[in-house]
Amino acid sequence: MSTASLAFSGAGPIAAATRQRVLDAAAALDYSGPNPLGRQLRRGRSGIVGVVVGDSLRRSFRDPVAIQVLDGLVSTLGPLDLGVLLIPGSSDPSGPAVDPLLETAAMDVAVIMWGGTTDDPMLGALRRRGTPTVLVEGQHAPDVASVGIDDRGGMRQATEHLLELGHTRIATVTLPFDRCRGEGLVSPDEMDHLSWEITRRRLAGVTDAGVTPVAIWATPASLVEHGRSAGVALLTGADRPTAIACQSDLLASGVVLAARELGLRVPEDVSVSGFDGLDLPWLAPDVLTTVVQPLAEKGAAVGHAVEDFLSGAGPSTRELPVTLRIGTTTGPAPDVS
Amino acid sequence: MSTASLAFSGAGPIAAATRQRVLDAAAALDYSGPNPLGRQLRRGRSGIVGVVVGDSLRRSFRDPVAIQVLDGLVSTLGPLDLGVLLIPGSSDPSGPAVDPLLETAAMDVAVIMWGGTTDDPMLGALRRRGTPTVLVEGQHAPDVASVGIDDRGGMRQATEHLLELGHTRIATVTLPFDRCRGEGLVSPDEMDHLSWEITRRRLAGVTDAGVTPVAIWATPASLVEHGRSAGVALLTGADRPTAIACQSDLLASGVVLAARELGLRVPEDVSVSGFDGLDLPWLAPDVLTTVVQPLAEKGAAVGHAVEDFLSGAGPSTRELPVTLRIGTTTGPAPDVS
DNA sequence: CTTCCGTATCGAATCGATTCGATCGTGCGC
DNA sequence: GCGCACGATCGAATCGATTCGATACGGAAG
Repeated sequence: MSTASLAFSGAGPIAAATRQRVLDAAAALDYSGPNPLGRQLRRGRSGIVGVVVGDSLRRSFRDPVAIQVLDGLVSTLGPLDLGVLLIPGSSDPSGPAVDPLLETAAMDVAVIMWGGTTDDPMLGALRRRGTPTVLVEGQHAPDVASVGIDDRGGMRQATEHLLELGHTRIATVTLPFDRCRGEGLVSPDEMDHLSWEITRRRLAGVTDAGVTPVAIWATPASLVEHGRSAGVALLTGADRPTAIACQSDLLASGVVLAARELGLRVPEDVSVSGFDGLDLPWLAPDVLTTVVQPLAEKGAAVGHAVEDFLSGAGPSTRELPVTLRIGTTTGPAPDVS
Repeated sequence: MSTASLAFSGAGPIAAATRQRVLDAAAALDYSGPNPLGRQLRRGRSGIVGVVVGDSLRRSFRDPVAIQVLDGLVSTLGPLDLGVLLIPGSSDPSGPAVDPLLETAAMDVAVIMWGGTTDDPMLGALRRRGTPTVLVEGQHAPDVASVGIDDRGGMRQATEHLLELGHTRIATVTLPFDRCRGEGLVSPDEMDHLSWEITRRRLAGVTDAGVTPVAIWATPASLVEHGRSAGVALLTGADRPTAIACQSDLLASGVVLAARELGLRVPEDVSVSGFDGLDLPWLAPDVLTTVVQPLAEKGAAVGHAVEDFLSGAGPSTRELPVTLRIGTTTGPAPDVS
């Protein structure tokens, strides 16, 4: 048995003749090579990284941001002989709080893609199991690794850019506030229920720039259609804002489309800024002013955090820089009469 | 030990008091519940379905078709306590032909999403390992399960629709021909190198309708940009076609955009048909004439094929129907003078 | 011819849970 | 009061590969 193991794994000394003899015998018995489960049990490692993608796959994967990060992650994990197991996030509130896979699947490390809420039941389940966890864009905790970007600083830069252009009536369109994913204007007392960390940080960036938004509109997800309805709502009311800072490019492009539909010129009548730095060909000829984050690098950073755990190091923290890219969707504030 | 097992699994008779005593002891020893690897080894099942998504994740996941099928699959597999392991397809020809995960990862069943080429090295690797395999849109083989749609009939319907509108000069834009993914007009002798089954079938549908395309343009992937360049090429030459039947909606919408850019009216100057039945909001106000395939059901069908394997049944074959949806992008052929 | 050394092969324990059969204890019926 | 039956608990084998220590075999040096 041990010789056969050597013959297949190649580790340890073995005569070429013996190796061949083992391989022939294997073929005769149609033994198809070592069973991964045995190896994994013995090694104490499954070689699997569980990745929790936001709610339903369909919704998550419509977001190019998620996909590009996932792509960067898989590219980094591949050479380490690690596989990615897809774990759906908690989709509907009526069902179980965490997917059963999170409780029972074999995985060496877990990644929560949109870290989100501070009291996440998924995080609790993973702690209970003792699974090392990497949190992307979540609230930092001492026992988890964190990967994030400078959300706050980026949003501050974008807002300052709008200020420099002379805007004073600035509205903002945000990512979801909490798991309920309500849509609409946010009243002051709802600000307390802001459990989604990424939303909080980007909102804080606006405040950092010294701006109090004339309106805060929360969306259920980062999708063009939600940006569009936000845009319609914000741009048809009285006291129209002259600039709208959005927390994602998809939302921003929805707002631009809404403005066009309403007969408003961008950026002459209203300026719009985004966040992420996606390619948005269908906005042509406009180019969105946005905060560019390094998406593939973010995925790679997650991969390195995973690597750290597997090499025995403790939880690590990585923050990636962002840069402001000025496009054609922001311009000087219109004269107010 | 056996009592502890019973206490955790819940199977078999156990007194509530004993159960509690076991749980307390577990907490005291900070034992975090049964190790999945042990269970999997004993059961002989990993609970994992390996899914090979076309080449690089980034490219695959930009295709809404892939995502919707994957979503349907995950939804079906979830209740069966099965997880999806992402396996990148062979991305570049210089690297290894199959991803190492395909050779070494533990999985009960494998799914090849875009079955593609007849001599697929991945299929060989899976056969060698003895892993039951589900092929989506691939060439049927006796030892694999197949899930597909009526590609040929659907394309035939779309082409017949164009014929009824009086079109005689019909061009077609196809999915990739082989792993090399060349782009451009297809010469007759290249037809022999058509190793991608889905492309072959949809092309056969055109022929079934009695049409010999005036031009066949192959693309490297089902993306809007490739449709656009195909459209530009086909619509600027002499002897412009009056109708273009495309093998995917993304390609078709690229062709529509190209036509608009060239100042051609759709459908007055040129009719365009697609395949898939996606929502394409950015084509508004146009609605694409297309062959609608049930994407989520396709994913579910894959899930059922997996289920069949796990319940001991042999490889099954499923073919789903398609329907022609007439939109606003096809109309009567213009008068030829 | 004996001894020593290095290489190739073999034995056996181990990873952790499951599960069938065996044992133990108790309550009930006769 | 005795035996039987049933329900709860325990022992031990098993899944399959890995790996450390031990053994056997070959040649080379003394």
